[in-house]
Amino acid sequence: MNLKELSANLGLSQTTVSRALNGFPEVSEATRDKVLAAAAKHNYSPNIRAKSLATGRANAIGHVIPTDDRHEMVNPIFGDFIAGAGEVYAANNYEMVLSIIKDADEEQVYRNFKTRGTVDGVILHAPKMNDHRIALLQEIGLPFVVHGRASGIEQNYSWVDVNNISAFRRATDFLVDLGHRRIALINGLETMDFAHRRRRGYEEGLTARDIPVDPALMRGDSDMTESYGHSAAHEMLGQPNPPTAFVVSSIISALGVRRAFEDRGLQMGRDVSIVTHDDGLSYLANDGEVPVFTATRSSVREAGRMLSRMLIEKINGETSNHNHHLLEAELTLGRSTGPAPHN
Amino acid sequence: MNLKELSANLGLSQTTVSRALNGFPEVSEATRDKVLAAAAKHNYSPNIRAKSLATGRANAIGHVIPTDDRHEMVNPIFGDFIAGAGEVYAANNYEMVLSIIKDADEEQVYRNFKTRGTVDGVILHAPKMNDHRIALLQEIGLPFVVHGRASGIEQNYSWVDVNNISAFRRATDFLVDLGHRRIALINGLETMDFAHRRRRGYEEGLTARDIPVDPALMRGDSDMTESYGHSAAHEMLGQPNPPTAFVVSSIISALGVRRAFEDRGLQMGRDVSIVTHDDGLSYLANDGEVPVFTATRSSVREAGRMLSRMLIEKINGETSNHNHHLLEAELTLGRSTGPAPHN
DNA sequence: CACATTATTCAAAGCGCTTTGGTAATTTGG
DNA sequence: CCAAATTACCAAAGCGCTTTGAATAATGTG
Repeated sequence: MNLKELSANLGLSQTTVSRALNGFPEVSEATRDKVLAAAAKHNYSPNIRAKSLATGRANAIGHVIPTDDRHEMVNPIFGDFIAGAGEVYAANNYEMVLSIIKDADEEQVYRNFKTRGTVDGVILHAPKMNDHRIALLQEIGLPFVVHGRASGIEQNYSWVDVNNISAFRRATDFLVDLGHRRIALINGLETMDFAHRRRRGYEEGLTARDIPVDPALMRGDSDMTESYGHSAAHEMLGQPNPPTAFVVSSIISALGVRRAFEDRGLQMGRDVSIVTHDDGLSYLANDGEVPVFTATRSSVREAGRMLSRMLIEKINGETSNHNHHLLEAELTLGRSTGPAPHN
Repeated sequence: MNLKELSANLGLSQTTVSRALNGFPEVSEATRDKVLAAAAKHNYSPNIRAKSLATGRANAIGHVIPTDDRHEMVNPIFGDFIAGAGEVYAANNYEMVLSIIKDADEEQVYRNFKTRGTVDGVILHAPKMNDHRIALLQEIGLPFVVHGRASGIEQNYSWVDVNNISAFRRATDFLVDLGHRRIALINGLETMDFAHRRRRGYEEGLTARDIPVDPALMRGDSDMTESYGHSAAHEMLGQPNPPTAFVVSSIISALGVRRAFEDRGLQMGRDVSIVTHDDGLSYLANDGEVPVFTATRSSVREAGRMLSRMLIEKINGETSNHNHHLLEAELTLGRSTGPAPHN
């Protein structure tokens, strides 16, 4: 059933039927009701490609997930992010289109999005320091919002980000307050902007208390997998002057860190402490009566909701200026931290 | 730059330019070269909506992720699945469109996919027992392939599935061979087809060795989160006659089971054993020199590749009959299993 | 009651592409 | 050398919708 058939059926013009369906005022209530009833009866739903072609709007939003050869994994937080965004898309009749592509092709994908009209805008994920994609998208003229920020970029753009500096500053402060002096950082890839900021927060925390920043206690050269957390922690704990506490960038890596403790017969929260960042992943909930991990928590799902709303507003032209939302992570106390052991 | 402009530019008709671009034979090599050069120079890329409208093909494949109120999480294996599928889509110029929607709306989404022409086909995820969606998709006439199978469905359809019965049968056999008699099952939601099969494999393994199937040792009423693994295992270990081994349906839940061991001061692989299913998640790799977990392993990423290829073939009409691929999981030995403790 | 408004409805053009059904130019075959 | 076949190209229709510009019907005004 298409518009033509439906209107023929009703003895009305396509114009009128289209307007009735789309809620235009210049159609009488009587006919509108008739049209709506007929549409429902025949299960009519407009062909979206034709509609797109006519309106110039795709009613779709793109997510580009670049994967280079070394890191060909989909970020585990992505599932929760799109769960949040998906709610908003469904409510606003947008489709979500995903491109999982090689790093090198990313620019072409954005350009194609624009010229082919596949999507009306994109959400930019995992910005790096000085991320060139921001300038690229502005040049192309494709509406976008960023999950995170990119240091070193002078352009203005809309973003939602966690206050990574303050989160990791607080995590570090907290451990220092507990008496820890040898505090390790297990970070994400430090080409990533978020990782860079977290490191800054960590270093600021140490420096403020006159604790030297020791490169031997810092790692940030890998995706945040479980095994990365394990090997990094295992190695550091084998050093002559091992850390008594860890600040970790991901709850997944934190699981690996905890495993390293077990290997060495250390008890978490007594012999060694962990504060981890927690994105609120649904399958790794850290929210029992007393959570396992002391964590800086910020919901990535909520970020997905916020960003998709912002982008839709931008696409609809409801706002022309740029929006910035800095989310403060909450520091939730769990069982993974305790006073520094003295000896 | 659109077709009209490009052809005007070249002094050719749209017909010729279109044919040159799409590799039709009835255009001379000389002009084809000219066209290709001009297209490259102007960065021309056809508007996909117009193309879709004209051809009736969307060049897109849909993935519907239903979430009901209780389980509003995106399955953690999904990220790896789409990473696999995404490779294939990129290579074949397909888009991936994702719908994250409420359970109740799923039927409408499929119908809309068809009538609105948003996608050319869908990949069906997480089939339940007697899954009505298979009949629905056949009725609608939307091409589809299934990740998994649905018991109790008489229709024929294409699928890729892990041999869950044999995988869990082998896991159970293995534990029995090690002397275990009290073997628990921590399963996924048993309305899911895969969970049902896994349970069957587990029960067959026990029965074959004359070990009674004890309902007190079986759980299968939740998504496979870490905390579910933890609470289920914690609880069972507190029973009068606790299990000495666990068969677990997900590596994420297995992490929770391991945590329950720690809580109780039990050493994994000595006091208590685990065999878990391992989908090969990239951020939870279980493949060191000696993996942490003894596991039945099958790559969900590879399943994503296979299914997307199958669906594209189906859409292209390259094959009309149904394809079935039963993947055998490999049983990999890790550090989580050992002989049953005697006492 | 004649004229100006306002409320409804419609025919047709247009979105950017593919494809059908030609035509004109060139080759081939007898 | 001419008819037949082949090659290379094109004009125009069509995909299913929205939207412009008009037409018609209904209502109000002085």
